Amino acid sequence: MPVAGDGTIGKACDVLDQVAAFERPVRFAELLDSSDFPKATLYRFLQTLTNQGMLSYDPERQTYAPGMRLVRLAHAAWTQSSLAPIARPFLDVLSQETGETVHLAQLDSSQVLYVDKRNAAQPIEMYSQAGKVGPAYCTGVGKAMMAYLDDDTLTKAVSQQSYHRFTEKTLTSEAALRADLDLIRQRGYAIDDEEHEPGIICVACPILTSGNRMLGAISVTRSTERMDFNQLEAWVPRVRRVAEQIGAEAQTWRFPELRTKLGNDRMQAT
Amino acid sequence: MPVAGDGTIGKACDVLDQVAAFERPVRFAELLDSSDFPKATLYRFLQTLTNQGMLSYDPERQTYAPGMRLVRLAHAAWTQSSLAPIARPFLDVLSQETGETVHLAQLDSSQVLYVDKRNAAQPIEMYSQAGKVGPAYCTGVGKAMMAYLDDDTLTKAVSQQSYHRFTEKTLTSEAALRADLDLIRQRGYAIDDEEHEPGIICVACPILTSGNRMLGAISVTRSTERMDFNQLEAWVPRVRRVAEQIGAEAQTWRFPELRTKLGNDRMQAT
DNA sequence: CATTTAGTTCCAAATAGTGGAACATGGTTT
DNA sequence: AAACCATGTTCCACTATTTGGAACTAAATG
Repeated sequence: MPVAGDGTIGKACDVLDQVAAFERPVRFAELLDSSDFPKATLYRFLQTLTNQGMLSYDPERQTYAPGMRLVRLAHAAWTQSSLAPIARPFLDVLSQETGETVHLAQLDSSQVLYVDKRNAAQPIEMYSQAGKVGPAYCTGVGKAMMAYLDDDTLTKAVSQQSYHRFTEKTLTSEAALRADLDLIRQRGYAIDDEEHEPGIICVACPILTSGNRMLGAISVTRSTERMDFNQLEAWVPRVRRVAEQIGAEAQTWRFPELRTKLGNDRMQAT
Repeated sequence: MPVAGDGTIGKACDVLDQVAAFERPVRFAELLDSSDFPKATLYRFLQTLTNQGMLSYDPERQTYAPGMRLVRLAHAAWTQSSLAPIARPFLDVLSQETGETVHLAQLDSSQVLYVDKRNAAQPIEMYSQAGKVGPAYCTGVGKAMMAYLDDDTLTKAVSQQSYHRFTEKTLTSEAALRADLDLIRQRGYAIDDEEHEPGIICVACPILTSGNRMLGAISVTRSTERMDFNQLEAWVPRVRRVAEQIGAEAQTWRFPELRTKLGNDRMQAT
């Protein structure tokens, strides 16, 4: 489960993930059980991270939880390196046209990270949706994104899926997933036909640069009660167009002051 | 500026802060200039952090920015260690009653961290507000929180303010601030009388546990055009009551699963 | 009161981080 | 075209930091 070394920093990040994974404040002993680190080592990590505000410690209950400094940093991350600020106006349009729930997602270590959302019915909920993660192999956005990964990254991503059977229709093998990805590449959009949650269907399109670098995906979701697949697929051209617009915009987009020239291609942010 | 050592992890966090401080994607050389680290050292930090998804690297533009992994972690932080999930319903009520902008803030290394917001006019904006930081010495929530810090923390906090003069009314010295904090402690609420932005006034109350531990603050904000101070101060009892309710709720609050297997857990450590 | 469990501290050995300097690359000037 | 410069990347001997077994303390349990 641990991502692999990267020295002290990698280990510290692992600890952060581990704390976050509990989805509730955790005690030292609980972490120790689920951890590969020896007691003293884990202890020191928790101390240091708490000290840094990356974790918070509740002295009354003696529990650790992800800290507020992360919220501060994430604000910067969301603003700067997510597609959200660029995509916002387009999502607004799409959600109004369709009247459906719209998601904007990016890939984060082979998982789907929801970055923004429009919910036709209610006003937007804050972090309750942005920052949430989900499986890639059984969601529209996840499959749409995977289909456009380069070979190496794809192989890695495909092998890291859990293939847990959420519903009868969930794809539960690498082979089945790869077949679907081929199909997606052919037609240019992905479908989630109740593969994650029964009664929930969606169509999704990848967001690509002109050089076909995959940046993210958007989807329109509905419940089967309100609409069947043919009706939902009618939205595809719209979704695709919006995805293309976002992709194009992302390409031209620079931060106000930043207008440097393009460089060459080397390191890849995974 | 740097928080002080804490070994490798501390340094890595400093680098994260540094990248975030630019508020835009930043190149290696720019970071190097504003950094105390030697070239090779900084370089390795950036590599490792990028590798870990704590930073993202744009190969086309050769820039670094805070990474998406932070967003994922912050989601957990917001859900678990902020007051936001507890306070949400109360904020809803307060904003509807007053029809004004309502903020929920917590203290993060002597700065104000906005954790949630209600804006009467428009629907909530996502991270655009939550995660944002502001000065403590010249905002209602900031002063309300500082007034209820223990002596040591207060001394540290007071000494770490910038005392930049934003407006004519900004408190620009430790002495002036301390005097105002005394006043706040006396009457139980804080005022921001155009100290941060001209034309913007607010009243704020601290959120305290029964043991007087300070958890955060809430405020109601208005522009002077629409309302003068006497009118705004009329909201104080309401604001205070909501702050008290949140404080009380925070005390009893446990995470869903935690409640069930809580048999062996003392409820109050006092 | 003895006993278990949870959390904290210590320190010698081992490892991982450090940073000066040399190298690579691509763009610009002479 | 050669010399130059700015930016980014790699190397490696030196050293500071991390490591983790074990001993210790504090508090809960029977």
